[in-house]
Amino acid sequence: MNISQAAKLSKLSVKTVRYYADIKMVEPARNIRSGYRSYTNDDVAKLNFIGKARRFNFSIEECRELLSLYQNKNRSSKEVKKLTLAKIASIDEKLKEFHSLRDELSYLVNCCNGDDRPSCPILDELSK
Amino acid sequence: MNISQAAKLSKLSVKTVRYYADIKMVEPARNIRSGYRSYTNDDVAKLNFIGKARRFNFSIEECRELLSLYQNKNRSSKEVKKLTLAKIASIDEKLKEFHSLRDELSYLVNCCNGDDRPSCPILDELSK
DNA sequence: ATAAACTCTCCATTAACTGGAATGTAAAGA
DNA sequence: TCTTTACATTCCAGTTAATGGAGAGTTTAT
Repeated sequence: MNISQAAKLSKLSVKTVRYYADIKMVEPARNIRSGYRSYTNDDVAKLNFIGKARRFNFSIEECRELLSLYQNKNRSSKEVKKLTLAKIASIDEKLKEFHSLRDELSYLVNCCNGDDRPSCPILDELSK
Repeated sequence: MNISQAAKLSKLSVKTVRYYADIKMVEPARNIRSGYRSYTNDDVAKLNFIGKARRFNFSIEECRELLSLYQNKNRSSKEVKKLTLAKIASIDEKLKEFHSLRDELSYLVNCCNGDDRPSCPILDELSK
C-alpha cells in the first residue's frame, strides 16, 4: 500500500511516516517505477507500535530498542527478556504517576459544584 | 528558596525550571539584591504538577490550561468543571492505550523462556 | 488529454528543552 | 579580608521529533 494508506491505518500523519522512513525506523520497499514507498501489513504493525510507544514518551531510540525486541534474531532471549522487563517497569512507573494526575483532576471536579459561582477550593489542593 | 532547591524538589532540571520562568509558566519572585529567582512552596507545587502533566504529553499550552483550573478565580466553576472533565477523558484515553502497550510487552516476556536460546515468537505477535 | 489527488525531495520552522560561554553573587575556609 | 568554590544570571547555539511548504513528478478518474 502507499504511504497515505499506511498513515491512515497507523493513525500517524504522512509526514511522520515519511520521517520514520528517513531515520530508518520503518523502511518500506519502493515501487521501482514511481519511487513511491510501498508498505506491508508488517510495516503498519510496526508503525502502530511506535505510535503507541511515542505517545508514552519513549524516545525514538527507545522505540528502536523496543522494535528490536521483536526483530533482532541475533539477540539471546535472555537479553530480550531483561530489556523488556525494564521497559515494563518504566511503563508501570508512568502508570502510577498517571493515576495520581487523574486523581488530582478528579478531586478538582468533585469539589467543584459545577454551577455558575466563580469559586473552587483551589490552591488549597495545590499547596497540600 | 533558590532555583536549584526548587528544581530538586520538583524533580526537574534547573534549566527546565528557568525555561518555565522564561515562558511565564511559573514566575518566581526575584531577590532584589542578587537578581536570583526565589521560589515558594506554591511555585514548587506548580512545577510538580506541570512535570506530571508534561510526562503525559500534555503540551505547554495544555499545562497552562490545567494550571488555570487551579488559579483562575474569574472563571466560573461550570467552565472549570467542563475543562477538567475533558482533560480527564483524554487521560483515560491514554490510560487505555498504555495498558495495551504494557500487555503487548508482557506477552513478549511470557512467551520468551529467558534462557540463552536466540529465539522468540516475534513477528507473529507483531503482525497479528 | 487534462485535472485532481497523491507522491517525491529538499529546506525551513516549531516545540520544548539542553548545553555552553561569559559573567556576577554568595557561602565557607585560610 | 581574601579567595576559592558553588551556585546564579543572561544569551546564544544545538537537539529531538516532528511539521509545513515549495516545486516537481506520478497515478487515477473523467
